[in-house]
Parts: sequence; structure tokens; C-alpha cells
Amino acid sequence: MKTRILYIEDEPFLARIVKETLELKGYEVHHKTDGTRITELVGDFRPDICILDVMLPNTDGFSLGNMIRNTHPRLPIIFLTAKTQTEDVIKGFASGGTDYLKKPFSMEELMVRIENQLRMAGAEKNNTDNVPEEIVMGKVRFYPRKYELLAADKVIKLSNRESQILSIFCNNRNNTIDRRMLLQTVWGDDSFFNSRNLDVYIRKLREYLSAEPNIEIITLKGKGYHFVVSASVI
Amino acid sequence: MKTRILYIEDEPFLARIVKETLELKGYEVHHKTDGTRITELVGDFRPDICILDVMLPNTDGFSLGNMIRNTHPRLPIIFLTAKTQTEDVIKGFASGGTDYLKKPFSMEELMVRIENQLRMAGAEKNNTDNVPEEIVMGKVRFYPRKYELLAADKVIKLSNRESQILSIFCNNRNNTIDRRMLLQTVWGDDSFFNSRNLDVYIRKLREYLSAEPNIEIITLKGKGYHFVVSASVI
DNA sequence: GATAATTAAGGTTAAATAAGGTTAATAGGA
DNA sequence: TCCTATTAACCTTATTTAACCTTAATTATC
Repeated sequence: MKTRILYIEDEPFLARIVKETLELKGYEVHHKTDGTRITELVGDFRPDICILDVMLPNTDGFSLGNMIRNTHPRLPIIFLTAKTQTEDVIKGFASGGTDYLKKPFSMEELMVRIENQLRMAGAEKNNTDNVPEEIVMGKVRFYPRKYELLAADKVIKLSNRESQILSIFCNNRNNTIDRRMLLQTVWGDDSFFNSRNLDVYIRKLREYLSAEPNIEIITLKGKGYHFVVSASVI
Repeated sequence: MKTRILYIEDEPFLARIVKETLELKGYEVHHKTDGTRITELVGDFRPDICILDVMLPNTDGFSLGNMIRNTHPRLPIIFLTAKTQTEDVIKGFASGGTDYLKKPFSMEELMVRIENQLRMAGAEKNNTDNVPEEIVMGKVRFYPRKYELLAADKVIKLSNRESQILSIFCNNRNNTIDRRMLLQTVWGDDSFFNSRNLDVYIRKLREYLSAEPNIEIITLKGKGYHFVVSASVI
């Protein structure tokens, strides 16, 4: 099966060259000029690697990177950008990037960097995809592919949203999860920023997870959440 | 355990800066000016990542990369070089490199690239791993990862801000903590410099810590604070 | 130089605000 | 119809602000 590349770039001329070159190399390329509904896009197309331009008309590539990283912890992301300042590079890696290439770049350099990223990610890629079968956290087990949670010896069928949010939490265990990022990732736009919808799901997840005292969803008011999983249960 | 870095660089001035900066960040750095017996070196030191200068007096970094790659298929290797031609980059990746940084580079960029490589290789422990599980100060115990304080045999749930400030104090035990630095670190800007907000939190922390008489937050008027933890309780 | 006045820095307390939590009701899709 | 997702109304709490108090450091006066 062909290796799949998701490529977000708004400059049509550059985009065409890159796309054609990549296809010539035997890749399957999905090109978009903007990053609307990126989470669904990634979920549907299931790329092996993402190449994101940073300067985009509506959003910027960095927040796209963040959204992808939230749901796909090990998917390689290469940022392409004219921004050459150190702080931009730092931002790139902080936004989930696994490589950062400064424009203008040569096509050959892009190629070897893509191959390198695929090689690095590839060793354990023989799994169906990068969503794990089972995540064990003490007495609680989460089966993200089956939308099931095993807690207190009971199987709980999770809804789509519940499962999606729990996945993001699991992918960011013992790290700060930014509330805005979470809303962006799950709902994809700004309109939910003052709704209580997310809180309702947090409450449900807390209830499900209450079976395991070593797991806790801690609120960082004004920031987001911290999914604390004690070392003893990992 | 510390993350180990093998660093081959012949320019003494640059080498010193890089080594010191890396050590300050908590890495264990093994620096050599040439790559003789590189395979044994790697075998003995067992680095988590290698940083190789390309232009070396006897061998060149690329062949070192190849040698390392032969015996260690997944060890991250970053090449540092003034060579900026595309063909050199290609050669770098072909020689087993997993990243390629062009000189001159900023120390910050090197840092984030190292962290990125470690993360991708799976060696890196996530953010919270440099946060200790437990800090014992006499009768008081602080669990920064869980946002909990055990004082007078009671568990006190700390808020985000409380925990953040107490962490900073613990990291600077028996040292002067500059008030402006503290405000900057916690709130990130200048706008709180004349607010009483910080003082409110100091008061709360003093109250929590009052259970242990050998701990004290001392005010240095016009300077900041001194978090005094008597030797007897450490 | 000793003492009092002044002032700047920080402490205390309570109230205000903003951010989330909770619960139940409603909408909306297979 | 059943189940999930969303909204609405109301509740709780962390964080910030405001007002006033205390103390250390500085300056003025004797």
C-alpha cells in the first residue's frame, strides 16, 4: 500500500510542484489549501505523515499541529515555513512538529526529511494504525478502538465524544491539556468556547474513572486540565 | 536517570558552550574532540542520542554516523555542520542521521531538536518526569504531580497557582527568590507587578506550611522571598 | 547619633468576578 | 424510538481586585 501524505499549503504554485514531485516518488498525496476540520481529515485519510505550511489564510499551521498531535501522538509532522526565527522553530516543535524546514527549501531536502521521518516513525508502524488496542491504567482499561472502558469490572460503552476526549487525555497523560486546544480539537471551532458542553463530558469521565483512585482529572482554572495517572498504575 | 548525550566536536570554544548548556539542562554529556573508536565509545557510554560535528580533523562525521548506525539502528543522531548544500543534507540523512542542523545555530534550537529526537525515539520521559513524585520537608509532604500537600496529617488539595508557586519555592529552597522573577514566571507579564495577588497566595502557603515549624517563607523587602527549610527536616 | 516622621513594600481580609461543575431538560439523528 | 449531543439554569470555587493595615527602610529633625 502506498504511503500517504497529508499536505496543507495555500500557495498554489508551490503546492503543485510539491504534490507532483511527491506523487512521482510514489506517495499518495492529499492536498488541501486550508486546515478546516483537520481532525476529521486526518481521521478519514489516515496519513502516514503530515506536511503543514505555517502561514495559512485562516488558522496557522501551528494550531493545526497541536490538534493533530492531540489525537495522534506519534504521527510525524513537518512544518514548512519562511519563518526562520529561533522562537518560531521552538514554537513548531512545541506544537507537535517532528521536523521543521525553512523556506525556500530544495525538493531533495524535503524528500530526505520525509523519508527520515517515516523511517523514524516506521519501526512500530506495522500496527494497524497508531491508535493502541488497549490502554491500562490500574484497575481501569480503555479500548479506544472499541469505544469501551472497563472499570470496576464493568464494561462501559463510551459514546463518540466521550471516547474522543478520553483518548486525548490518555495521549497527554501527566501533561497539561489546554482547554482551548481541547475544544478546538474536539469541536473544531470557536463557537463552543462559552458552552458548558465540555464540562458535561468531563463530569461523565470523572464518574467513569472514579473506580481507580490513582487516576484523576485535575482542573487548572484558566488553563485546562491535567490528567494525573500515578506511576504505580502505569 | 539522566539522559546521556555523546557529543563529538573539535572546536573547543563551541564545544564548551554546548556542553555547559546541555549539562545545565540536566543532561549527562560525554564530549570527545574526535571519533576514534566510536563503536566502542557508544557501546561503553550507551548514549540516548549522539550529536556529531561533520568537519573533524581525521574522519568526518558522516562516516561516524554510518558506523554508529550499523550497530545501533534506532539511536538518534544529529549532525551539526556549516555545510549547507542540499547534497550535504542528503548525505547526512543517508549516513544514518535523524536530524541535521546548520551552523551557526542557536542553542535553543539545538535544545528543542534534541528533545524532539528523544521524544520520537521514545527515550524521553514526558514533562512531568523531571517533576519529583514527592518532596519531604519534615512533617510536610508535597506531591507536585498530584497537586497535593500533606500537612498535619491532612491532605490539602492545592489549586493550580498554589501548586505552581510552591513548586518554585521548593526548587529554590534556601535560596533567594526574586519577586519580579516569580511574578514573571507565574503570570508571565508585567501587569501584575502592582497587584496584591501574589501576596494572597503567599499568605495561603504560609498558612498551609505552618504545620511544620522548621519551614518558613521569609520576606526580603524590596527583593523577594527566602524559602528556609532547616537542614534537620530535609 | 538618636529619635521621629515619612514612605514604600508587603500583609490581611473580604468582596467581586470569572471559570468551571452539576443536573435536568431539550433537540436531533440513526 | 432510543440514544447521544447540546443547551439551559443554577451552583461552587479559584482567582483577582479592592480597601485597609502593618512593618521595614529611608529621610528629616533635634
